[in-house]
Amino acid sequence: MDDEREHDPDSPEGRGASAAVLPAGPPDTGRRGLDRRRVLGAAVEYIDQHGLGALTMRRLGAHLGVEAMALYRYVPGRENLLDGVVETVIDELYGDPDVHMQAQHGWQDFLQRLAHGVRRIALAHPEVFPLIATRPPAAPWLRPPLRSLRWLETFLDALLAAGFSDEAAVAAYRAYSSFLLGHLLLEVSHRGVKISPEDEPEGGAADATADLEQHPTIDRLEPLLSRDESAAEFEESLETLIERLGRVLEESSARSARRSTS
Amino acid sequence: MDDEREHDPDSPEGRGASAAVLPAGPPDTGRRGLDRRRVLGAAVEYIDQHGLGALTMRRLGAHLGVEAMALYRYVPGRENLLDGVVETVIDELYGDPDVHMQAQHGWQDFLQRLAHGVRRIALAHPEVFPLIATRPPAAPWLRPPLRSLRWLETFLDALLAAGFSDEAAVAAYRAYSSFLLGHLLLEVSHRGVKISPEDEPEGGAADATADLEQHPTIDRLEPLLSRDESAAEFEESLETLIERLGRVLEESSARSARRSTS
DNA sequence: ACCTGAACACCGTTCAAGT
DNA sequence: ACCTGAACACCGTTCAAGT
Repeated sequence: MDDEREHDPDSPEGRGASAAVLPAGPPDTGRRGLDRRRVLGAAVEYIDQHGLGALTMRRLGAHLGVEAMALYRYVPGRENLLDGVVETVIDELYGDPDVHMQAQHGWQDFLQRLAHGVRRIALAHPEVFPLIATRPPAAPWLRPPLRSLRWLETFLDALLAAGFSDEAAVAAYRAYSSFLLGHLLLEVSHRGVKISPEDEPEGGAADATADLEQHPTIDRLEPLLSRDESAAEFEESLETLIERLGRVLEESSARSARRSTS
Repeated sequence: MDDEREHDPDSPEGRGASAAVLPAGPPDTGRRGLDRRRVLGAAVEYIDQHGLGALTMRRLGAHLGVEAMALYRYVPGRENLLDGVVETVIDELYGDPDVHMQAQHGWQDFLQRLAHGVRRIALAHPEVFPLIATRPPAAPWLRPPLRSLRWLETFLDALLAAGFSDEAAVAAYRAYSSFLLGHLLLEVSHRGVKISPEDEPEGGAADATADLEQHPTIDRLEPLLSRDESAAEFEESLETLIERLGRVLEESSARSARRSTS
């Protein structure tokens, strides 16, 4: 019922509030001085630990040592809190040193690093990722999982600077989004499946495993099917996508070169 | 509050209870003879009309002209009901004449028709698709959105018959799943965004639109970005995927041919 | 056999009241 | 300024009771 779990002392943010007071005594979540950032951070933490379905205004309040009603001072309601959770997790990308300074090694390198950064976030917050994937975006031109104006701007600028046309850059954003969404959602849901059913007493969830002998091919390939090749598949598909975009770029460069010499 | 909406008289099921008594007075959903299939059908209908968030045991009961508690005779609980909803919607594929008889025109044609069938379902039930995408699968080798033993078996058999190796067929299933998931979730969420915010009084949801001038590239490309090219992108990515799989097949054929002549 | 009423524990959210 | 208590309408779910 009550969860007094001692949790990771240095949170995702990894900042030390400029090394000041810090009572350091009680096992609270950083108490004294509730604000929106801390509420959202606690929500992410709570979802990571207990799952999305367990997040409740009342339980989140308890987790913060406060009554649920106190949260409404910092968050207009539950829906907005979930939006804030999505934003908070995506914002972790800003602090990822492996993703930054895209200038150096060309657009391919940037797309590679960005993709890996998003993947790290998805794997770090598997319970949050479905939210990132399915919450209605704030604007029609923002697509999951890169639902941030700043990253979209950076993405487009990187491709435009590399010589992509406006149309090609926008098309690339969509292809890239759909690639990340599909792969990461699949990967995250695949990992989740082993922990998700709570007990499976014995023959309880016989749904899939029972009718298995009626499907000889699945039965025969089961070892192959349950193998987790997500990481390798991610790399390969990302490589393929980048190559495809590279061909688009070459074609449009060739076209404009031809145009300027004719 | 109360929804007395006169709704499509012939439901998905399209059966007329063998033309018997039918009081014809009340706007019920085909009453008399509640069973699991009807409950799940009504749930799908309700989600399609009112959105996933509006589905409640009590409201679904009311929609069926019954108290909520009566549903527990046909459905063990809400979670199981949602699983049933996913299954019901996926099962619509079995009735799609454009998808069947994959034998005739080769595996490429089969993958094409199957993909379009799944896309039709996603667009027909945009409120259900996120559920299809994110519910934990019943088995680790079942991946969304093709979460059905029967379709997985059919899929693998089709590729194996065409000469794919076991490994290649399984890899193809994963690539295909991730492609469908990414594209369709993006497309569905893109369509949903225009109806999802209820009113937007005036400057209410200024989140994205306000900071737009701080992002000149997005601002400049906004018309391009909000254009909906989903259909064309779907076709093109599907084509690319099938070509890629075709190359895999050729390579493995060539390898085994070389092996048998050496 | 099938449905309902009443009840329980738990939600999100509002608001006057406390400190 | 910030939090709480009490209250409201609504959940999912159980179970004895009705027909």
